[in-house]
Amino acid sequence: MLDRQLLRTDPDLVRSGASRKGIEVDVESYLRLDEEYRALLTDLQAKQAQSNQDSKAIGQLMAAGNAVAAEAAKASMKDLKAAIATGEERQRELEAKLQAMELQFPNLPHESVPDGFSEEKNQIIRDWGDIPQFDFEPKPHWDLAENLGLVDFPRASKISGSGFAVYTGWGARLQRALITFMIDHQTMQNGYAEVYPPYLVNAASLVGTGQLPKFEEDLYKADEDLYLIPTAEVPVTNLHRDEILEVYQLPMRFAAYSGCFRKEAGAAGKDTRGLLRMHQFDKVELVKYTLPENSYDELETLLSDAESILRLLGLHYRVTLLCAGEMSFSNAKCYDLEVWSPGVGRYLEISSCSNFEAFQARRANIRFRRAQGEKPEFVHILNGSGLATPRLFAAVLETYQQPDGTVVVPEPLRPLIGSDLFER
RNA sequence: GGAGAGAUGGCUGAGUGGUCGAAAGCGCCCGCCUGCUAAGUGGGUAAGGGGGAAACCCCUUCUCGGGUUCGAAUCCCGAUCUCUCCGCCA
Repeated sequence: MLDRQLLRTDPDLVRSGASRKGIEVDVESYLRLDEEYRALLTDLQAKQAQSNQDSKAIGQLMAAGNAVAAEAAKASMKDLKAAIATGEERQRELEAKLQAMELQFPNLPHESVPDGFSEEKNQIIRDWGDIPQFDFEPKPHWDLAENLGLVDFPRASKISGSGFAVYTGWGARLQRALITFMIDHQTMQNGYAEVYPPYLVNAASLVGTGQLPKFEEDLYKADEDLYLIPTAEVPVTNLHRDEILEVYQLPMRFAAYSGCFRKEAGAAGKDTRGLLRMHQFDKVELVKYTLPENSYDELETLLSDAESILRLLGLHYRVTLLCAGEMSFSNAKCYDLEVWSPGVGRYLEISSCSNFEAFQARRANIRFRRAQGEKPEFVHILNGSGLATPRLFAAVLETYQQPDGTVVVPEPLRPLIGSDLFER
């Protein structure tokens, strides 16, 4: 959600920011409604003030025992009451409309974000390590996993359908080791507070982070007003919804492991092989609440915290800065982390680290106060994956595969797995 | 799932349908006082919104949504959440 004041004072900025994302917004209709709303409110409030005064006067007449005069005063309030009732109804209507429109305006791209509407316009910021070279043809992870008995895709389709995986034996153990490794590293080395959230959340939480009302079709709905989380970002960002924090509490940094559930509607056919795009997957998510003036510095450390996992595991990757048109609805600035997948022969998006500025905080009503007596301000909220397991699982298998089809376990995972080699 | 109790400001906790945005206490802030600290003492301490250059004025909010009434924290209906007991259960 954008600042109402900004919409009023600088609609051009909103229009041009949205158009950089390739979104047309109708600020004029919004402002027209807003104007009507404020005029109505001023008028309505004057009537309410009058009504409050009259009611008090009646109370005084009653107290003085002047019942006749009180009855007369009651009768003369009829018209005023009726006018207030219709005014209030109109107010509710306008409020609902304005709010619905506000939720449709996308966040504006930060000035450091490049223009563009396609992948080619993303900027490659840096890469780490070298593309691993093989003196044999590297296999894709689905072959490796199947040959080594780490993942059972056919049975996953049998029991759940496409887009699911059953991790078996050492595969299950690798999966669990990756999660433990990531959550331990982020909490114990990088200073995040661990959170283990619910997997089902109500609609208000999804509005807070921006999945609703626009993206309902991407979500699994479990019940009336209960949805499966598409990411731990949703419950964790909403932890302090409708709260006013003390300035000394900031920044808050959370790391949460959770399962994630996405319909991935419309994604059929693309990147669906193996573990690349799942309806259910696991992820360690990093979320920060920061002071507005620090959020861009915090974005850089968030990014390097996510990167640290890939470095420790020795996986080649690169960092890209998304162009405006490639960014999501809620983003002000977003880096993607892409890990190299030798078997697929491509970089795979494995993390997005984003600054939402006050966009989510405004929706979720998360504020802080700089000092006693001052007006509360919205915090800035950032998040990033640190990281998602299926693609990490895939990159580990493909990067560490041997000519004989075995896979060497990366050093940091060996104590957790209790083995240094996956073999048949 | 069944039965009952409850939800008030940062916290605890009063509140008879009328001057209650709400007693009192705690906490916090600003003074005063006191070698220091503690204690004492005076005052101030919710959020959102509208108007205004400002001082300030006004509106809304006592979980939420409806209703009764000239007037609701208070009465009625519904929802949500919490607690207690029973049942079921990893």
